[in-house]
Amino acid sequence: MATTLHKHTHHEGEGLLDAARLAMVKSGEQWTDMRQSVFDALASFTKPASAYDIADAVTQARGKRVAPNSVYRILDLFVGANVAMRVESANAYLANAHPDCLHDCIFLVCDTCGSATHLDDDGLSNGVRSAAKKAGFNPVRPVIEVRGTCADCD
Amino acid sequence: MATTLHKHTHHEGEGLLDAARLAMVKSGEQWTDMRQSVFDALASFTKPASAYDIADAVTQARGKRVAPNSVYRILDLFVGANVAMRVESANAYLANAHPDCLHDCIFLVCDTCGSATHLDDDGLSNGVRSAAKKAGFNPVRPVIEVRGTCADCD
DNA sequence: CGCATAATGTAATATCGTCGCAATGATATG
DNA sequence: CATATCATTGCGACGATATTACATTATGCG
Repeated sequence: MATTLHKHTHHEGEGLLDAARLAMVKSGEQWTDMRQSVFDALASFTKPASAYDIADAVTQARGKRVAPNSVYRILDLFVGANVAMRVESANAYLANAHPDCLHDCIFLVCDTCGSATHLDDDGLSNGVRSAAKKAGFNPVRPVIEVRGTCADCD
Repeated sequence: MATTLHKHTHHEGEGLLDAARLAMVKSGEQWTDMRQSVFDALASFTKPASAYDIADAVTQARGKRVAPNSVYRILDLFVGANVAMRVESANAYLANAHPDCLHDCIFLVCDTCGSATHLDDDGLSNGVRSAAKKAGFNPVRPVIEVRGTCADCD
């Protein structure tokens, strides 16, 4: 099967934060202290984090309780702005390392350590999209995740 | 992209039930009244059903309360025996119309009416599996679902 | 029968997600 | 500056999804 691999910049640290802020602003959303705290917390996890995990982390960081529903609201905005992604099979979220380009991400989720890496393979995701179309379905958001074990846990 | 489409029998009604029972037995599990009730309930839904939906349906059908955790237990067995599948992005389950053959299913889930159809495209799913392997990941269970709108809802 | 094992019942609890409305903060405009 | 307006956040309640531990009942088998 022919695939098209994609090259792009992955931001990290300060750069990642800037990229996230820019992406939010570009999509017409504000970048508030609260949102920055949520993003910081999200980015501080090495695995997909649940909204509750993030709420706890933000509560710690700010010294004042932040309720999960506030976090959900902000995560929804992040996902809408492509600043975060939701891992459906883990009910959890990941910071997006390249909010500037839009892909149907493929997540590889380790059932042993819980970590997740992501792949962008437009050939595959377009294949999924076109298979859906061929079936008379109008694809909006492909969810492509692979459960298994990562190299470290093998 | 080259794809390999697969042909196989889809069971329905009595035949579906028999196929499910056989698949369970073949994988060393019993086929009890309770399990049949759960399967009947599951198969009676036209959309992915939550464990709670099924618990309600079974409670109705048997005239005696059946708790969700009993349903979860049985659904787990069904999934293990390929008699049911879990739609991750919907937190719900579907009866498998062809328990006899093993595929990485692709679900097309309508965000409007909630219905889901499924596709088997081994070319695509193998593509996903091999992309995972190429990334040093050991794929066990690909989760390929597409959210969007079905032909009826367009 | 009597025993071992599998299946189911039951209650409690954990985890995930949403709702409505109040309070606060930012922005615009006279 | 005053205040009207709108976006953001706080807060509590609730609903939905999922798991655990342990008790009870059913089933298969000597």
